[in-house]
Amino acid sequence: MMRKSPSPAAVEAWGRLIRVSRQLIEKTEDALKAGKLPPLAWYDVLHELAEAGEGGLRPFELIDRVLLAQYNVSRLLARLEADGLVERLAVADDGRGQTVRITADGRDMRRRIWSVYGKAIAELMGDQLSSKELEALATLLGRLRQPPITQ
Amino acid sequence: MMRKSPSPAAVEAWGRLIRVSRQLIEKTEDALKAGKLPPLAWYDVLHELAEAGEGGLRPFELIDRVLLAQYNVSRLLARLEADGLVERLAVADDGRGQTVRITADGRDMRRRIWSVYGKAIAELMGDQLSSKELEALATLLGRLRQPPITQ
DNA sequence: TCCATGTCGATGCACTTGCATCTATATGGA
DNA sequence: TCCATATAGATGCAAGTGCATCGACATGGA
Repeated sequence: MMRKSPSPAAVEAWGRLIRVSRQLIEKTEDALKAGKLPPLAWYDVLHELAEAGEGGLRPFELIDRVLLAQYNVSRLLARLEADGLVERLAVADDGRGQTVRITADGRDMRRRIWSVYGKAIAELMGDQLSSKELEALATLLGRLRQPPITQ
Repeated sequence: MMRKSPSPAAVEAWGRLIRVSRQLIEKTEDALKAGKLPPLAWYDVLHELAEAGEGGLRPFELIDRVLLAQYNVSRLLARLEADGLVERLAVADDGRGQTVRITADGRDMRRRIWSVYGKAIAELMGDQLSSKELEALATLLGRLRQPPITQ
């Protein structure tokens, strides 16, 4: 039973959004692999931890920021730690928890990933649209967020 | 070494594109799971096969259309066949190949998935933007495709 | 005709993800 | 204080993915 039909314009925009995002991510991942660098998810986590500074972040704080499932963050952090890119510290006032902090090697890795990632963004996004268009795109996408941004 | 830096506007648009597409896909997949329906990739393949009609499609034709890797299509078709949603036929003039055709059950499954998927598109995309905005979004996204659409 | 090369599709293996659940600690109310 | 419930994070197992490679057949040139 069809509960609610989308307009053709909505279907067209949806299809392009899905396809374009997949294409762009795939191209970026390919560029990272070509540079023997880890995947985008590693960048996201390292980026958040770098922003957080010396205080680090609790894993559950990371989860909201990077849109990854809890078990994914848990395992990703284990890999990052194994590679010496982050360190886990016990947290004083909560015996269940830990604080994750980026290491010097982690900051370095973040920079190396960004040198490829940033270039991909510049080529795949920046070079294709004018700054007015980039702004318009960001605004439209903001309206699709849950909850939407009304700016 | 940083080879090329993206503009802040490009980074902002990129970030929103990645996050929004992930959110929308996740919400849609959740809705499908809630309805005990298979994932979106199944819909894509069933949709293409339904469009192709009685003649069916060769797996390699499917690969271009659905943006999946060859081994993924191979395995997905095996699952679809196991569920009786598609059938594989030997093709006369190429002994390596096969033709894949959607079955009646497959068409039925496609409709059932669409009843949830279409509703998700309507709510997550159609309800958030006006038709002018949907068109603008589709145009901007078209410019990001590789190769870009200049319409 | 023969063979080198290319294309179609499948698959073994390692790794990642999803799901459910587990352990450990925290919290709040009786 | 004790216990029920909630939260932080890890993990066993099944399923899916990525990579490399394989076998089968096709194609074109010598």
